[in-house]
Amino acid sequence: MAAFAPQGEEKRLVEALQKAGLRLTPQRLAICRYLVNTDEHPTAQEIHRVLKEDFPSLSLATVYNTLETLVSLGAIHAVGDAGDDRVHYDADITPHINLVCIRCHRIIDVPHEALSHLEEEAAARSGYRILGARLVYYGLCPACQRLESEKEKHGSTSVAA
Amino acid sequence: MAAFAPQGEEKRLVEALQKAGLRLTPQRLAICRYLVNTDEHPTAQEIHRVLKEDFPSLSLATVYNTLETLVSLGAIHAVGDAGDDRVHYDADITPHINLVCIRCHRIIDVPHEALSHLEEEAAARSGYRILGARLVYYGLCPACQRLESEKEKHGSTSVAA
DNA sequence: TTCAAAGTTGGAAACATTATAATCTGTTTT
DNA sequence: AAAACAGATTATAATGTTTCCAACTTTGAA
Repeated sequence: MAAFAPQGEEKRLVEALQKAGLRLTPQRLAICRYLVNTDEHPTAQEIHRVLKEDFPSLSLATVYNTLETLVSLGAIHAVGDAGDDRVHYDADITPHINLVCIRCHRIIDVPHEALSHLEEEAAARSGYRILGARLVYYGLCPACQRLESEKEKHGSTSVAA
Repeated sequence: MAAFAPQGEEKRLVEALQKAGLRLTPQRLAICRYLVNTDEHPTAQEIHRVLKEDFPSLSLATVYNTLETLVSLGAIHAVGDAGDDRVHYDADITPHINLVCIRCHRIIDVPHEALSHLEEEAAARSGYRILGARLVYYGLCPACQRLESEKEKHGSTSVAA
């Protein structure tokens, strides 16, 4: 979701840190760069694993701290319901849609322009200053719909844990 | 978010279990009832703590199992990015907006009709069968906006972890 | 150069969630 | 009605993520 204008995006994150009066340490810069150069929604652990190749001393705590900082600055989003149970991070804070399959947990991202005016309306009604948005639809992807109807033809429809 | 028509809502969850060929055990029924009778977004632990008063033998595992079952049936939603890092559950799967303050983590729920046609459009484009939706706006609530401008007047703007 | 503040590190601790094995319950089969 | 069986629940152990903490390092200012 995040790799349309990597340089500009990276700048955005870096500027967020600067504006807050925080230091631009190599660790923080590397984390920002990683976030804007991936289309995945990485977890703290993944970021740490990859960046450790360049920064062997990089601590997991630093990764968590930096992500938490970026989230509280509104520069990135924490996405906590991907289906596994880690927190994923998304550097794309423009309005877009996540389609989450309730069965296989796959996620598709869909950019969506129409969200902008909803945003303005919600801001006006609530007095919030809005910094980003995420619309999540839950449902069955085409493949899983097929599997569901298979099951109905046959016997039990159980989905128990 | 969930307490408009508790009886009907409870029926909806129970029917979802039935349709899937699952048993309507007292534990499952109690969990369904709890979910539809609260405006909060409870965690598994909270549900367990409360229901234990009536079902002293109720196991945490059963609560997790039942919630997972309901989620995979599409009857409720798992909300994983409330700011703390537990998974919260929401029995309201109609389109509505969550406004999340990035600073104090408070959440406001706002029903929103305009989401329905976005839903249809997304379904048509992607082939998903959509069962529910959640639009999350991230931003600063009025109180936190005030705090932010205080800080700008004074000295540092730091938000570090 | 010295000092204080900010940042990082590594490891320990906390905690939510999942997996496992045993037990229980209800239903169907004989 | 007894036996067999699948579905559920329970208690507990194991897993793995995230947070916490104290020590150490770096940076910037006096």
